[in-house]
Amino acid sequence: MSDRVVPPTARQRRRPTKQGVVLSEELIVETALRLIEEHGADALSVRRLGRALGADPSSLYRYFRHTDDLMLAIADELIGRTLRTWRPTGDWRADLRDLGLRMHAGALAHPRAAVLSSFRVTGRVYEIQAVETLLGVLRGAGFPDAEAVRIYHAFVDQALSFGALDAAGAALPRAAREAETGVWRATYARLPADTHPNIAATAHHLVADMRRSSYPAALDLLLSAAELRLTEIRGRPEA
Amino acid sequence: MSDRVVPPTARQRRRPTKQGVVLSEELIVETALRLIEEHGADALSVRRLGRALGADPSSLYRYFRHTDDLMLAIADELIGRTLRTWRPTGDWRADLRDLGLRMHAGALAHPRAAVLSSFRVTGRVYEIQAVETLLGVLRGAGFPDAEAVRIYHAFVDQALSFGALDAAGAALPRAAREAETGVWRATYARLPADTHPNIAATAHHLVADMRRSSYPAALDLLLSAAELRLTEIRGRPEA
DNA sequence: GACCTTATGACAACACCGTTGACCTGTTAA
DNA sequence: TTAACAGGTCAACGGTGTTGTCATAAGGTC
Repeated sequence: MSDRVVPPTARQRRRPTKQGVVLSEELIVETALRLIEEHGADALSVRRLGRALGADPSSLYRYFRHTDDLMLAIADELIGRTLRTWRPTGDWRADLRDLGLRMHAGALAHPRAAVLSSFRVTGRVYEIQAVETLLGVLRGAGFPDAEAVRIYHAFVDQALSFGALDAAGAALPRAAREAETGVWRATYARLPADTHPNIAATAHHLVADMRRSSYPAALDLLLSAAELRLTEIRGRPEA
Repeated sequence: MSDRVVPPTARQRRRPTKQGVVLSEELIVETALRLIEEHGADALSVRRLGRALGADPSSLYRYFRHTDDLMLAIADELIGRTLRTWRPTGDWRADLRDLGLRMHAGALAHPRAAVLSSFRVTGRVYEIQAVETLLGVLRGAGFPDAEAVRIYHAFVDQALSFGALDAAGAALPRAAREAETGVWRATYARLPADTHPNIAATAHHLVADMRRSSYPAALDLLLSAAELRLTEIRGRPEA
């Protein structure tokens, strides 16, 4: 049944569904994104999406081979949206920080899509654009090529992987998510000092810190280390 | 139905299943891990697990409230296996580096389970042990409590999220994985210098670097930044 | 405007999934 | 010996993704 999907360009006859909706790849992706945003990540199922569109679930298989296909289409749309409004200022550290936070926020806004797409290399236009821009920022800052690539790689993977990590947490059913934050309060904060001295001493900090994403802190650490490298390099340019 | 699960310590009557298997929390977790590694993450379902154990699926609900509980138990087992052979040397930076690399390697050794469990807080014994140990290393190094927690959080999340990221890549079907590494060679390395100067200038480095995990580099960056913080703190102890 | 082709939506079915309430039975303690 | 009950089993519910088949409206052609 893999010949069921017709490439979007070749699509010509658009018959409205029983409920009068004219389907299209774009409409499906948009509706899916809206569904995720409004009713949580697990609201996205072929059947629910069909219902939301006013179409039979099986109709969607005329546009996407399977749900994974749909997820990738959604992810692609997300990359575009993240990059579309970003503009470099010339301050490499501020630029990288801004971009990192945007990528992370983009992932959190659409957790399911982020989780599925974070580890894929698409080789598509937006991704290429991002690589070029990022490398430009780093080389412009004065990092030698090998170092720029090394830091680019770490930076991107950090943004993607933290994005996915936090997105996965956000995509958890509400009950499970609340249970997790409760664990720090109910379990860790109550461990006695004689058996777990370090946890007991920092319990207050743990409860406060662990409910937040560690990405901003990790990002700042990475940028600090990069800046340190840069000053070392400038000190001995031929090293 | 929440009183269905009996705490492991209170469990005493162990009746064998129809097929003669004596169930236990450990046996279930072990079997689940085996199932995941052998047949992929999707192979883990209550019904399949029941079949693999030689027990009715509903029996598992005597041991775990729901599938999520089971996932947490699996995650904790993985943490335990990682930690079991680790011994601190007293050099905080070397210790953290070693531990980070171990966690990463552990994730790669059980890619599917890692992907499923990396973002969960289990509140179980092994996890607690890990938290206590890590905080001990950082506080012992001289980080004040708030700073120790901040760095602990970033360190752990980075190890887990990069672990999951690389594990997800490793869990990809072989064809897809090869296609991805090919993209760097076939697409990026061939971009002309006039439209993509930064990629063209670093293409050689990109092809070499992007096929490797960026975790070791990211880890070293994080540790460098932490060390920098430590010298700053020592410079002005009351800051 | 009628006709033919065919793209595309609808339907029904399949094989799964997690979870639960009711039941039954072997083990254990008294 | 017996009574309690932990723990395994059964059957069912409402969900899921996916597919084989069918019907029909759109589009091109005359």
